Amino acid sequence: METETLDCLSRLAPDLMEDMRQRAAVLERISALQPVGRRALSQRLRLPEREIRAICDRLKDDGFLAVAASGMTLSEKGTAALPGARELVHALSGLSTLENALTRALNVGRVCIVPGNADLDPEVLHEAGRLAARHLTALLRDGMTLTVSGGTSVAAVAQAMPRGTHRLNVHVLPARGGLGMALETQAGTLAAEIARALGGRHSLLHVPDQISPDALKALLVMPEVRETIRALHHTDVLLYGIGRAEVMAASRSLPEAEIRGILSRGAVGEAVGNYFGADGRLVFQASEVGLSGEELRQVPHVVAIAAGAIKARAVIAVMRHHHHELLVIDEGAAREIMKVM
Amino acid sequence: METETLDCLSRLAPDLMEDMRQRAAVLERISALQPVGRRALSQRLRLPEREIRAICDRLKDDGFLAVAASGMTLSEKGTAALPGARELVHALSGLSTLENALTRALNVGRVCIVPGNADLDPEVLHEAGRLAARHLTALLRDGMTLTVSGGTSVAAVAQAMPRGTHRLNVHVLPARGGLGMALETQAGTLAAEIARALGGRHSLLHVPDQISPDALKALLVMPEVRETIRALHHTDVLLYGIGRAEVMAASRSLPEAEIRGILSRGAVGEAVGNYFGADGRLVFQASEVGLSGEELRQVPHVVAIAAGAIKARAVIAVMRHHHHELLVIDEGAAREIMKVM
DNA sequence: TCCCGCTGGCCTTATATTGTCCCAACGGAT
DNA sequence: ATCCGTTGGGACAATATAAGGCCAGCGGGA
Repeated sequence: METETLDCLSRLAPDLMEDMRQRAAVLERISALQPVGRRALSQRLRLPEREIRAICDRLKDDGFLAVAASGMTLSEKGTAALPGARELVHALSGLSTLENALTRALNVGRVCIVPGNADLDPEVLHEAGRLAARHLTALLRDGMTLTVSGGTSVAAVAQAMPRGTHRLNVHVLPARGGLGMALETQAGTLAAEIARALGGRHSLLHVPDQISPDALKALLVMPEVRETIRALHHTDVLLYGIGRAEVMAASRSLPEAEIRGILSRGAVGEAVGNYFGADGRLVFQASEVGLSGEELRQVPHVVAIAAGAIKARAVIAVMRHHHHELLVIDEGAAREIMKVM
Repeated sequence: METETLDCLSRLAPDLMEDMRQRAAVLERISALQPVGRRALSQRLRLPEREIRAICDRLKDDGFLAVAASGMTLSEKGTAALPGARELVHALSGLSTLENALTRALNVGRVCIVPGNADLDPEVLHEAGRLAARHLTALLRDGMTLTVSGGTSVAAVAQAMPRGTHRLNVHVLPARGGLGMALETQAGTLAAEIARALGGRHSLLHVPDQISPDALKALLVMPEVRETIRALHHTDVLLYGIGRAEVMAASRSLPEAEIRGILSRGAVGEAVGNYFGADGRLVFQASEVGLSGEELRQVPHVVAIAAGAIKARAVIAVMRHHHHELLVIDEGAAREIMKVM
């Protein structure tokens, strides 16, 4: 859907196109949350319930919606109209233009932008997760090795992973052993969750970042650990969330002095325990085990996810270090990136 | 403006797109009739005056309209948005699709369709005239010879001809002398009017269709007549209206027997005094003087105009005889042509 | 110059939309 | 079986919007 026609329409009748965007957005949201009711929709779309009701009545009359006691569902006709609606809401929010600009500016294979700002609306992160999950499954092939990081962003992807639709024999690995965070956002937990959703298998890597050389040596002789590390180096697809250096450094239980050291060397972005400066230079890596900063450059398919305007500089830093096939961010991050670049 | 996006929008929200179409149509109409008021607009667009008023208020708020005591005018912004509005109303009425279909079906260089049906609304003919006039001036170059037929369609073109905007040294000729109709729709009158509008010169051809061989011979030795006929054969651009055979035959003062003869030979369409069968075969020509049916094939640029569903079969007949660069018809004719072909 | 017809603006009334609250019913979890 | 949360639908008042008619002012034609 080219943007020129829509621009013309928006200039001629901004009010009508705004209505149009809302209608398309409602349809899109219903498809993502079905079966769903007016109240839930009004929360997600930040619109008065009455307005949602009016729009839904309209969509219902037009035959796009099937209503049940449990909520509203897309009818067959609605499903058919969905792709168009998706493109529409995207283009009308100006996100297509943003995506193109960022694809060039960041030298990424493809940038996908989700509407909203995760800093203000936690739901946006989930939507980003849904989108990343869709693209990820499209990328995966039978027999591939998928490596994932920890963090809330990847957790959102795991949660949104389509469950058992088509079983894929995928081997899912954690990018590192890191035990610094809550269990439900650790890489190992997420690897297991994603593997279960896909119908594949997973391995774990119980190697803390802060580990004595002796202990490390002892762990490395264990067959499962060696096997997992070996598999890591044959990663086909890598999925990670991008973090802010200061936040990530603080959340890993590093000595205060070391944190200051990392930051004083200009670290702004983090990915898989590696810290990058604003120019994309690798300035620190948290552990010897797992994918090193240099190895990130070797992975065939790199998918990154980040949400929130606050992560803009971190995203830029990581993008500059190595090439990404896909970057999923939210509108807040996207606009901020455009602003500071 | 590609039609796919608009189709998608129309499917998703037909009501909004209808509003959009109306708004664009109002803008377009104002540009054609400016300065103009609500009442005139409501007549032309067949909408309640109050609705026109609402739309205009909206357009005014958006800065597309400049209001004066003498009526509404397009502002600079409005003029800038006009091309888009034009394409829009065209595409949303499905006329673009129709044009493409007819261009192929009739093997014409280009088909232009004006909304409405001249059979029901005389204003449509004027609009067709305006459109043809625009395209005609775009076709003309300094020093060219333009030949025109008579009839109400060409009269509408003459009336809508932009007056004295850029003076063109064009020589305008009547396609034949024909004295069968009212003065103001005779070819000579129209040639004069168009020449005056363009700032060129014109010649006349006072040779009645029904003339005795002796009288004809006498006329043909007159220098002005010979000179005009010579110029006719160097026509660069030919503009004519397409007529229905039965109507045209009756309006020219032909003997009753001859009329029946022409029609019995299957004549359905007429152009410049030549009668064509449904298959495009030339079945009769009214006069020895002027452009013969065969000569029509030699003219570099042929522009035809016809309005009204009732002329559908006549248009098809003429189109089949020789190639046209441009055909301007109204929506009524266009849809009827599609139906009967 | 004057007058007629046209224009946009304004005021009043009718209608549609919106905001708010409630309700009966269904589903899922306990 | 029962309870809780959520669903769509309905009712109704407040408000915004649309419709209709009237009027003053300006411009073109006589």
